[in-house]
Amino acid sequence: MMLAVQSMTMVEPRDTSGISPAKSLLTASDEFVFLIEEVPRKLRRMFDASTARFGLTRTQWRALVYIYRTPGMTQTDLAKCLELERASVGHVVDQLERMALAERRAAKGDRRVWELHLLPRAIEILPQLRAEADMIYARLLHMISPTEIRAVRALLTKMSGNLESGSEDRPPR
Amino acid sequence: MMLAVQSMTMVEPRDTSGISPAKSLLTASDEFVFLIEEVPRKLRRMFDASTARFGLTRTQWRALVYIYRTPGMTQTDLAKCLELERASVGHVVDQLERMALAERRAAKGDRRVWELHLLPRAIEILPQLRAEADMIYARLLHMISPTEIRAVRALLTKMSGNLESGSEDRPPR
DNA sequence: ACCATACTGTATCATATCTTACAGTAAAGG
DNA sequence: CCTTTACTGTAAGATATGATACAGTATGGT
Repeated sequence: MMLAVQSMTMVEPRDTSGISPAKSLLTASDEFVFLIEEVPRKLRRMFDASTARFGLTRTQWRALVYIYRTPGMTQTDLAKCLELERASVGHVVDQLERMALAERRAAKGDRRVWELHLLPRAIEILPQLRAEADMIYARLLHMISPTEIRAVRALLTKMSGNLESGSEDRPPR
Repeated sequence: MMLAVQSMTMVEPRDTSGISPAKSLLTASDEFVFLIEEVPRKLRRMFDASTARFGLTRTQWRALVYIYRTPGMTQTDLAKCLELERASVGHVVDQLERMALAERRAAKGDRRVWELHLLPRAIEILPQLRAEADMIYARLLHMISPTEIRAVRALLTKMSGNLESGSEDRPPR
């Protein structure tokens, strides 16, 4: 994403009478960054298509998976997992309750919080979505060796670390 | 993103009285996919912070860069570049006009379309944002060799190709 | 010329998310 | 105890984006 050349969507100029560009504002790095963004974007699209077939949004599905993993988790917990605000999570939980996929249960010991639990209907659906996800992953990694995957993983981990706050511009210690 | 383990945000279960998970719905692939998503997400955040300092959203900034690259481009053109709907682009252009960063000019020869052009104020701002972007990229690629970058690029390109429609599940011809 | 079709931008509505503020509750410090 | 502080979920409003429908315009076939 970022900016980059959007797979070089070609658009011929109509009237170059505008302010003429003095110096390129598009660099080689932009292209690389675009590429880094491209794979996740395609994955998102495919997952959206999968979840939509079940009447779910990707966010709803992710919420279900997290609740599945940690039954009784709090909305604030879920917000951290989904990287959403608490208010947004509240809406998502509303939706899941309305669809009878999850429910809020009063937590004993803390009357502020709700414990989130899945309902049977969710347990039916999740494995099917799991299967769809596996198919997408299989396609993603088709004809790519474990060695290559390890290499990419290592590099991405390094890049992610580079962007961590604290690794400002100075070499990491 | 996808689902994955969100950097393993740990959340201890409160009350495991829920439906007990029979089989894992989180796979090793999920972790890899999460990692693929992590770098772009961090980049997005940093860019958002940069553009916000200039009173711009990332979308507005991207729009400016594309208009810079192709003065006179159409809103439909821009929508393709930004991967947005035409309606959304209309809003963005409204904003840019209000901020006196860009303008619509009637296109001669086709009275349906607007030609998009930057205004001087945008030309002042863009190089500064370019500099911020370069700093972020430098940080991203810190201590990573050109060879490694080429390797990641190749693999990501391959993965992207794997997800291309037409490469369904069958090996590419 | 005329008509059917396609395209451009916009208006309108729906949705997802964030921000801010708040009420209820908990916890910690006197 | 009581007060202050912190935390949880919700409400209300703002914003970004998408979906749909539409008016105006272009284009191509006849």
